[in-house]
Amino acid sequence: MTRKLPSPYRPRVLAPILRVPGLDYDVLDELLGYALRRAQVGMFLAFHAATRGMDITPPRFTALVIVGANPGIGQSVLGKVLGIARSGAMLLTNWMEERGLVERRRRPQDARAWGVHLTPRGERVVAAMKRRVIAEDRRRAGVLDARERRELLRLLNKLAR
Amino acid sequence: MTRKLPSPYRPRVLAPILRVPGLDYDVLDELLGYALRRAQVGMFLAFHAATRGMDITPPRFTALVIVGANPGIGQSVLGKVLGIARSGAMLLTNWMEERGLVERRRRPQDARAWGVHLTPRGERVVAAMKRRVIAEDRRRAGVLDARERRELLRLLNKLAR
DNA sequence: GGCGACTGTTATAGAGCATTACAATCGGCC
DNA sequence: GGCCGATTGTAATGCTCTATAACAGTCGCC
Repeated sequence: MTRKLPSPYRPRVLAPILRVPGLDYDVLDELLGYALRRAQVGMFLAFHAATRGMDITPPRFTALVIVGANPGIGQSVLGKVLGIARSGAMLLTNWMEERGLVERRRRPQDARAWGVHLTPRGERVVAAMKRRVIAEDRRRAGVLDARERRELLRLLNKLAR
Repeated sequence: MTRKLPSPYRPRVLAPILRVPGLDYDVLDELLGYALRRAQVGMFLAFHAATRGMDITPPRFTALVIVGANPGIGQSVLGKVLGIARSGAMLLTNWMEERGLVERRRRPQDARAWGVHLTPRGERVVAAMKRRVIAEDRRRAGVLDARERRELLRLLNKLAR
């Protein structure tokens, strides 16, 4: 259980994409891609605010949740889930291990792959993170009623295939 | 009209976020933020495919469209629209100028700020880009019917405030 | 038993962005 | 009319995230 905590997290996106009044947005207002981007930046900022001080990012959060729900997952699969290369998945796993959130265990049936597992501490930290993130996601979606929220989720999943 | 073309564009996100069968996604499937992220990565890949060879990225495209629709815009405002710092807006403007797509013109009424304008070549290039991006955005949204597409756009804008 | 596919690892490189500091200029105020 | 805070573009620097490529060990299959 190493405890280095080297790099205090600084988010990549600090500024919201704000609507400049009197400006002509031309075709941008007709593009799903642009609307998605703006909505996602807003969500990212909410995520960042909700997890302040936890040194966490969306990919890190996703990785922790996936490891928690799929103990013993390999790093290659983890990378595939996140849409990043194996080398990146490894750095991510290193990061989680350095904070004592996960540990690598050898697999008896496959000596190539490690299995990644949450530690007891990891379990607690991830549970707390999930609570905060879920609450913020719900709060942020508060401008939508329940039906709209469900519909948005459905359409997004349909779009992502 | 400088023509350097230094950095052949390589996108940040190459891999789609694919659904790994048999994996437990836990709370991720309930989070708007995660659904947004997946949909946006899919859209980014479509964007990238549609503009292959044009050395363009979403921020660059946005900047060009905004400059085209708002001739003489200053770099600070441009940065605000994109949600990046002034220094980044300047690098972006440099990039556009190096390719002969825009030019900076002095403003008579304010000697601090430059006004950014599309060149004739820029007009043509941006028009072609817009056609491609719009077509791909529509194609990508083809899994939705017209009502769903409109509804998605509405909900995203509502969410982004 | 050999060979292609796969795993984790390491090193290197680059894109994109923020931060900070700076000079020039504007605008308002007394 | 002159000062002072705010704003604009610029330049230098650094950091984070990610890809790419190369490597060794291991698996599985013919």
